[in-house]
Amino acid sequence: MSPRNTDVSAQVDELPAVCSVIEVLNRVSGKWAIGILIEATRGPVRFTELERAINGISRRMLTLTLRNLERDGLLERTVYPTVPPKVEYEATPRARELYEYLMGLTGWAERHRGAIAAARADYDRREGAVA
Amino acid sequence: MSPRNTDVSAQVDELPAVCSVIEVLNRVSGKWAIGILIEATRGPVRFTELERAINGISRRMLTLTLRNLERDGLLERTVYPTVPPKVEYEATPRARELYEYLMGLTGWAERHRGAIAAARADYDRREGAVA
DNA sequence: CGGGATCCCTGGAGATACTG
DNA sequence: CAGTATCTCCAGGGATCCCG
Repeated sequence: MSPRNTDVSAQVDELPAVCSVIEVLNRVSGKWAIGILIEATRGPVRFTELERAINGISRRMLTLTLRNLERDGLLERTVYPTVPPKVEYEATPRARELYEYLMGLTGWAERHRGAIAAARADYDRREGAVA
Repeated sequence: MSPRNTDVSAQVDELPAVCSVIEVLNRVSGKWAIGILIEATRGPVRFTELERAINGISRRMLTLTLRNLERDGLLERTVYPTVPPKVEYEATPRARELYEYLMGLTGWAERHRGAIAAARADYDRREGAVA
């Protein structure tokens, strides 16, 4: 609503395509969401397991990202009232479906990775020459 | 390399899946890239046309995003040396292929949009009750 | 028309320390 | 073990003005 809006919802009144893709990206964006989703798609995974698996993530961001994914119904959080506590996260069917489409992107990325790197190097060479 | 790295390349040594998806997201992320890609996929489009079509984008961000997409070989930029100048952008085949996968995400988003909104409302009600 | 250059602000993310 | 709470920093993005 305010012009100081980093969220992309401002485009929602645009083409529906933009709107929807943007929605996906919004919840899957952020440095860590995808990594977590991938781990949680393999099966139930504990907080500390994620923390170690993800490599570089801070406790804070792990928590925040988990909460957001849970909020959107992409992760199910199960608390075992034991001592010490045990909490497991697992991807919901909805998240697993999303995962499939993400794998589509993965394929694209892998196929074009080299070409893109080359294009980028080319561009930088040309523009670097100008400047 | 530095810890002050917002880029997700730090995960590159992780599972290849994470790595690749992240790569895609990195270049398609940002508030405007997708909108531009969609417009440019329909056919050649001029700078000012984009500016009006995208709704809310600033000149600065339009330029920046266009440059990045061009750099990655996702857009082709054609300058007609007329007066006044005329510049057209069009999606490359590579971008069109990406576009297909983005449409997969679109479908997912549209199918789950309602459920996600509901899940979110639910979550907020529960958590709001606690706090 | 199609940009560049500059200044500013915000929100995402890191570091660190504490708790049930 | 599984988080919270605070502080801080920086890069993405908005606003504005200038230029060939």
